[in-house]
Amino acid sequence: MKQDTTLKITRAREQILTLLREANCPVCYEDIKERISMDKATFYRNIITFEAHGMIRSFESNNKKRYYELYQTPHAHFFCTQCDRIQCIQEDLHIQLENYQIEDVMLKGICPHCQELQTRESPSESLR
Amino acid sequence: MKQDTTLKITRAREQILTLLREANCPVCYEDIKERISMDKATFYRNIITFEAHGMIRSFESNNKKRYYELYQTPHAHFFCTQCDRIQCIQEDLHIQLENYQIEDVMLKGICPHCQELQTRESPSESLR
DNA sequence: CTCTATGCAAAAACTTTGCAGGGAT
DNA sequence: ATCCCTGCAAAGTTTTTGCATAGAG
Repeated sequence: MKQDTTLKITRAREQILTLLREANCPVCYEDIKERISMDKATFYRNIITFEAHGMIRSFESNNKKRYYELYQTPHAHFFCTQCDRIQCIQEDLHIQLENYQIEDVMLKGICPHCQELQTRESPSESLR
Repeated sequence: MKQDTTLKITRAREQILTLLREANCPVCYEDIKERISMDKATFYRNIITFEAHGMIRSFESNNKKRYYELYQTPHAHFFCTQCDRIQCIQEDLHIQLENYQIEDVMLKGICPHCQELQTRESPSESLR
């Protein structure tokens, strides 16, 4: 990491950073591509640069795409297996695990929205 | 999921299942390939079958490979960013998050072993 | 014989690399 | 003139699909 070095902010970099800043959840290249026209090589190369400067964090999703977000306050992420969306969890989960240095927490499951949809579509349980 | 249906255990399937059973951590296709000779199509197709039968669980790792393990007692996984190994965490982490249905917990960070290595290699902190 | 499993090769999906041109200093 | 950023194309990696054959019941 060379967080000390100043990074030249080119047009491409500014576009990516702005988009990351305005997103309220992690984004992948596909998300970027939809909104700004930029070659994938430029995107991925700048992502590597940003990571080297400690400006963003990244992680794999279930759909084999890699997702990126600005590095801000540490927080957990919830991956919904139904809608495939990634949500930021700001609550402190109080996870402790002796001798392990935890840098990131990822939860997988069904988000509130998708649970509600399920209940409506198959109300058998609640009607019995 | 068709957990009710019985699955025919062919030679290829038995090989994969045996290997999964004997592994003490999740494995990817590369791990399998090293130990048994089997076409990748056969491997991946059987993995899909196993998942459909609720026999295994899978998840992405940081190295873009997908990892698989036998479905046993639910437990968390720790992904070490240094040695890239995946460890099963059997302790109950008591994670609660209202309205979210959590099916899987993944932690990223530095495992005890790699922390120890770090301390030895750069002992500046402890020597001061 | 029928039905499914397997192997090989090709395709698909996402990311990285090589290389030449362009802009900034 | 130099440095490095960008775009295009090609290559790389992992997983999936098509198709013909092999094998079980």
